[in-house]
Amino acid sequence: MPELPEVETFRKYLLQGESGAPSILGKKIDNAELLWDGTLAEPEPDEFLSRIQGQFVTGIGRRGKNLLVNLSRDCLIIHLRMSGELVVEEQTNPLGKHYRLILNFNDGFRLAFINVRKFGRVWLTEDPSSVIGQLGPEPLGDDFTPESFHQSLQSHSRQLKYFLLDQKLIAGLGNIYTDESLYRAKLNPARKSDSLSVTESQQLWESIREILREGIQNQGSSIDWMYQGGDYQKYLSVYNSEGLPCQRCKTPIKRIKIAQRSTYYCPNCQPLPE
DNA sequence: ACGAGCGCCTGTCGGC
DNA sequence: TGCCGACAGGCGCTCG
Repeated sequence: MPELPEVETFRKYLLQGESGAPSILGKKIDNAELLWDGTLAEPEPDEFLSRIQGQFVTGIGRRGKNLLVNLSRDCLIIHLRMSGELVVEEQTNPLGKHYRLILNFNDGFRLAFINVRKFGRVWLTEDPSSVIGQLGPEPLGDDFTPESFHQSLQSHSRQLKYFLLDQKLIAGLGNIYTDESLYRAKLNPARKSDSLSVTESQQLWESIREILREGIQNQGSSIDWMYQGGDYQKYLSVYNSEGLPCQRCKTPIKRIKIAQRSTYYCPNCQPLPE
């Protein structure tokens, strides 16, 4: 599910808390409960449960779509994949059907990792780079510049959709924000990355950063937009808008498949140059 | 190097 | 109402 803005929203939620849910910063982990073994990428369940016990939460970070919960000794890395959620709540609350991992803190609260489709993964490691070391640049980071991005685009001959979804080339974009960024930059998702001019690369660079920043802003007021199946579409321009008029030119939005993913674009604003 | 196809899982929705 | 296929925000693998 979540792409960079949603993971960032969860990061802030864990760090700052929110209506009834306290920050988990500084809390001590009494114990953990593993409710579905497949949740753990590493280490083995026995080692995980014994090792995490007694550690303190010393920081909450994010790299791409990975959430980094820094502990006194290890780093707990959480990837929510398609349907993961995180909730901080009192330990007396009943467990939901899709709860997969729980960290019980020594103050009566817990962190629950909820994951309907079981794609999400958790790592407990002393060396985060072994998990996230291959990721591409952080799109909102300082080292992601128009120049470096153009250079990267030029060094591959990939369809833009494929390029932007590849976490080794840029970290944090998923199916929604990829389409939204390409729409704003008026670039066809099937364009080859090495066909972009300097100006087009710059436009895409700006669009990606704007779209992600706006996404982060909007999550602040609608953390559960995706889980409530609700009104998130009011923030999006093309995703899931097949047949609806383009906001710029009224041409019906098209849906095609690229990378086995639904891909939405305006055939008029985002033409494929021959 | 690139991209298609598939598997991993569960749930929802629309058509018949 | 029930059944059945399509689809879902991710990603790793194989194969041509």
